[in-house]
Amino acid sequence: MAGRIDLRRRVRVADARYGEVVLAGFVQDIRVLKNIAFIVLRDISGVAQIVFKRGSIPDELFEKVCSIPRESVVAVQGFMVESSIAKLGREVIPVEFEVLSEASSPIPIEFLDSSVETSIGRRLDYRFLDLRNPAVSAIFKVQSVITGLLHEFFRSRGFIEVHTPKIVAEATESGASVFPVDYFGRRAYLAQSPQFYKQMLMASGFEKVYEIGPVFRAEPHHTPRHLCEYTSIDFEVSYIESYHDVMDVVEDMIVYVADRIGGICGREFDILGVKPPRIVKGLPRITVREAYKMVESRGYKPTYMEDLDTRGERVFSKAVEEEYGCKAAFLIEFPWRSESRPFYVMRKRDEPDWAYSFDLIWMGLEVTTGGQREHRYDLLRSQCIEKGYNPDNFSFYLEFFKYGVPPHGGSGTGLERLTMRIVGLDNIREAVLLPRDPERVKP
RNA sequence: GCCCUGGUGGUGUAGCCCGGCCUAGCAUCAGCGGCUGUCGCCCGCUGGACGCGGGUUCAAAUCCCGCCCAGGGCGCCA
Repeated sequence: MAGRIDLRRRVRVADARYGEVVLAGFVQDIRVLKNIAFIVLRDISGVAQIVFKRGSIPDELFEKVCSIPRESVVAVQGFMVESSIAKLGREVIPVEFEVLSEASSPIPIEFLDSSVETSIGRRLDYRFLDLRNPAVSAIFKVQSVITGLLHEFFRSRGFIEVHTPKIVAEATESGASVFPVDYFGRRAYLAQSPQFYKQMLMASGFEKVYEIGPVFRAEPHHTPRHLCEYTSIDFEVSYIESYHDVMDVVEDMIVYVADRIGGICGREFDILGVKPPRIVKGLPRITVREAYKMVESRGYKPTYMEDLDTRGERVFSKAVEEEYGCKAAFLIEFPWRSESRPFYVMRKRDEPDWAYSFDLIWMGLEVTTGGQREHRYDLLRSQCIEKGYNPDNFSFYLEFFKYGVPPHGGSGTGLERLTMRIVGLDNIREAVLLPRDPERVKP
């Protein structure tokens, strides 16, 4: 056992076949008996057991193996054999063994023992270690498949993927706070939504665009569903008849992901101990006015002509589940005057107090917001004024509507919120590698 | 922005209400020893902690004040 192991011959544990193999990974556990020792080696794909028998390897190596700190990185070359004794059903008989990087001990967080659950704060401080936990990395494997499926979905439907600026001159849409940045001595902001640019591209005749990218919100929310930086799944489509056409896209998109994710990520769902989501086409579309009644009949008093608040949304979700047997539903027709509805939404033709706007509520969580946009210049301008803004501040945006723009609409979905619902998380910070919240900007 | 809760070994907790019985318990972890097959290994021994500063008191992990840090709820939102 003196040779170097050629790492180019390495295979992942899950791909290893019987016969000669090279594996490399972290030492998850070492169990030492008098004349036999076991190393459980973990890589991104799974775990394998290596058996060291005193006598069949040099004593010096045996002693060395016994003293390797947990979580060190090692490589082994040997033979994968079937084993009726090993619970994994197979194990590696080593020929060569190498420590590639020794870990210090103790490890600052405990991440593999389910009896000792490290708090989220400390886990995030040591996120690079936390992510070694298969139940944590599984979330991101699923998320990667989600975004892959989303790209597949949009492309198959003729959407053009775009990348809009993240440094912008003006604060977009509503009053949502923005992060100022110093742009060569001028004030600029981090984009809190690709909204205006998506709409610009409708004016450019792109017809269907989508973007999956970061957005920034400088709001000091202290909740398990808010981040100051998150990934937004945005799309915009032209030539719609109504905002129902937009909801159709959202619904198809969610169903596309939900239908496929379980089949692709079976192992990850097993590790996470949850069932893949079941979302079927035909989600109820319930007006806010109906929702007021639904929650009121369940003892919750809504504020009329306002959006449902957090508790209201939860009661609503429960009502939807009871009455429709659905975990998700569209909430439609929002009060125009509500602060959270921006000036660019199209108002209802016969009832201008209501807007062609929708939210997708999935088990009490607002996952998506969207609607039909007002594309008629004069109306858009007057709505801007009515909402209390100075149209001069939005001149670059209003320009888009002066030279012909198709009727259009679109929506934005929070990738992390979607991930939460798909893999069953109750804190959004579990759904992002390195969360940014009002208290945390590192690591 | 407002409102709660909490900071005890590397990690997670018990103790705090009702100060002394705390030389601070347990689990995990780490170190040593034992066991030809472990697999949430097991058994024995050993190691390690009261966020910081001030106050009250004969006596403070425990009560009071300030600070720092961390969680959570609300508004709001994807």
